[in-house]
Amino acid sequence: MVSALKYKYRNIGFKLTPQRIAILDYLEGNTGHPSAEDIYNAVAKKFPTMSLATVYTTMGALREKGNVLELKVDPDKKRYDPNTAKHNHVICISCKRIFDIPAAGSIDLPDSLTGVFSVLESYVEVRGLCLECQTVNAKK
Amino acid sequence: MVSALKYKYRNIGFKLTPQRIAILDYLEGNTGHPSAEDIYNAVAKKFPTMSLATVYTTMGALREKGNVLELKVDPDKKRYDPNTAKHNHVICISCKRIFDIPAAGSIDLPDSLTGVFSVLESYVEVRGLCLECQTVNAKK
DNA sequence: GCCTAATTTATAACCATTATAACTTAATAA
DNA sequence: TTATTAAGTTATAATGGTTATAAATTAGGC
Repeated sequence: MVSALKYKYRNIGFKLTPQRIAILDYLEGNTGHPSAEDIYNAVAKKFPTMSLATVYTTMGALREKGNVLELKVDPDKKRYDPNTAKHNHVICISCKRIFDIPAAGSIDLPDSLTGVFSVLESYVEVRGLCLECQTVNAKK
Repeated sequence: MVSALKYKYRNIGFKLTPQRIAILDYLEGNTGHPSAEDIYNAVAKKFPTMSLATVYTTMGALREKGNVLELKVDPDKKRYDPNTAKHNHVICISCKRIFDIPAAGSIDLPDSLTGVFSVLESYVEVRGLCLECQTVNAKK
């Protein structure tokens, strides 16, 4: 992790520990939408004392600071995305890989909710089968 | 439950037990998006031997037959919707009530996924605060 | 009414996530 | 540099929704 980034995190009140730096390094540019366990497994290789609880608390802190998204598109477990730019996701229900798709247009609330329900976040959820899993299923 | 409905369910291979009829009666016209526990509590009042497991297996069977939707908009638990017409949902993150909204337009996949990723289901997820919960929060 | 596969039930198991509490440490200031 | 302390780490237990198990019961076709 470069020194400039360290200042950034300290300035937002995010204390940098070796464990956190290892997690941040793993997330840097990561487009695989990893789960907590994925992160744990990756970081534990080079940091054997890592605990799963640390992953959860660190990701929770990063989320609060707005540095990571917590995806809900996988019904089985939380998935994290360091790309916080507005975009949506499709998940393959077979291999559970998640792909990025562009952000959709604005959501239309019905008249009965317009100006009444205050929207905090909205996004599109898409489930389907990726090419590889379609092929595998076809062979069966 | 009316007799015509009984034939309908038998014809699709859905064996009608007293427990299932009680669940179906509770779901009939229900717009409250109940959880498994909600269903259990409601049915157990008039059917004390009801088991939570029965609710889950029954709802799973109804879902397979396409007679109920399993909503994922509440990250804490499954919520069920007997209205299978295409529509979306908004959830109040405070009181956890779910409101219906009209179906959104079609989802645009990026070129890299068009014709490759086969979409099985897609919908919009919206989280926010309902009027009542906004008011309560403002008072604090 | 019989038969059988399906359903119900209580209970245990599962698994992702969170809570707990003792120990350790990063970051600040003297 | 060192002391201070609030914050982070860790192992472990607890939580809670959901699923699996296996024995007892039953709906629906014959």
